[in-house]
Amino acid sequence: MRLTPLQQEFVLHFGEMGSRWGINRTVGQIYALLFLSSQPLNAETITEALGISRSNTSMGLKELQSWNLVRLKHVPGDRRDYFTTPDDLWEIVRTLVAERKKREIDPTLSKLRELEMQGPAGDDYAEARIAELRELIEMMTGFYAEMERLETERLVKLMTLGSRIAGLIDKTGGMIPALVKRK
Amino acid sequence: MRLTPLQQEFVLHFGEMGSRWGINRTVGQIYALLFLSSQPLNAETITEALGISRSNTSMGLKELQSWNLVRLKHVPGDRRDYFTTPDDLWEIVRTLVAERKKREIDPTLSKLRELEMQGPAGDDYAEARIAELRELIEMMTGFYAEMERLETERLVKLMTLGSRIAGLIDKTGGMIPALVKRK
DNA sequence: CAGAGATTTCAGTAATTTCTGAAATGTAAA
DNA sequence: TTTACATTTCAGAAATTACTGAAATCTCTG
Repeated sequence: MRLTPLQQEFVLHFGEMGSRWGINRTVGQIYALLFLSSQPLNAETITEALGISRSNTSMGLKELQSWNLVRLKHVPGDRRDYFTTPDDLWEIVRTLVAERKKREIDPTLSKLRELEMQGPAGDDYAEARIAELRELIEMMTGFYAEMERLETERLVKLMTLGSRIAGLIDKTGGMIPALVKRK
Repeated sequence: MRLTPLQQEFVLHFGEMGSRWGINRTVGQIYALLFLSSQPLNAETITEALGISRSNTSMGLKELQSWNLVRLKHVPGDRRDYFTTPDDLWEIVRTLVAERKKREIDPTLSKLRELEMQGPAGDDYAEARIAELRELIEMMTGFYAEMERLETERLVKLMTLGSRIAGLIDKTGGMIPALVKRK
């Protein structure tokens, strides 16, 4: 497969950004290529389009699968594996956020709890700091858990309303009438 | 300086997580150490505490400064530089988010706009996909810009209210009475 | 402004990560 | 089964990134 100039530039950009995003260049390029392809692609096509080795493609695809970022498809009468990215961009964002949380946040939250469990270490400042950090992460992951439940439409609405909600909290101190529980 | 077991374990964890967060081990360790220290530390102390070279400490501190993650302090009668992390954890989170956005999102947004400017490339699917991605990133960065303005207290309130706001959007379809503009 | 102390730079080395080609393994249909 | 792809594994090579020690630069202060 030969890439169009548009695809080419997009793919190269994602390759370069890969390192900043914690993935390697090849993985970024494979993902970018799949993202722009209306049809699922097989490993051989990807290999050829990106000019990399077949084994590198295999490893890259495995990595993307471990991130849940690609879907496996099959073409009737062809036993090769074909890959695509989800049509819904919000689904991609959700997956990305979920996986990053799992890899970048959760292990630290566990470690902080573990450190707290070990009991007083005679270093009040450090202990307080760790507790504070754990609480903050718990608050953020709690908020995230709520957002995760929302499907796309409501999430978009929430983001669109963002500024107004913020302004309202400002004015009412969070006592938004419709949100106050009645007894 | 000799680390307590608590500090030691925390520092090592941040070092290991460093690579997942896109920073190197040393930078993670330096930051962790400063985070747990009630007093500002100078480069020599850090070098000794972490068992690394003086030049590595220098480079690590420079990196942290480029991320705006540390503050420079001075002790009267001592001309060495001392470093701390902000007391306010929310400030740290803000900085982290702002810097990651700057490094991980903004360049891609620019690139997408640039690609769109280049005009029709005769690849409708890829063009649509790029436009959609740009729109999504613009929406998210727009929301972020709103949130960035809120100071800690209101942000905490918003996160705490998170689930209720989400529920409300659910029920009203976004037509939250207090938010609907009257003419 | 000389000298002591503090910090940064940088070339070389070490460590880590990425990539490849070849071999091994898996799998469907002949 | 056997055969013909298809995919994965893996050891070593290549590339990149991190780290060190020595030298250079910067900056106070006596």
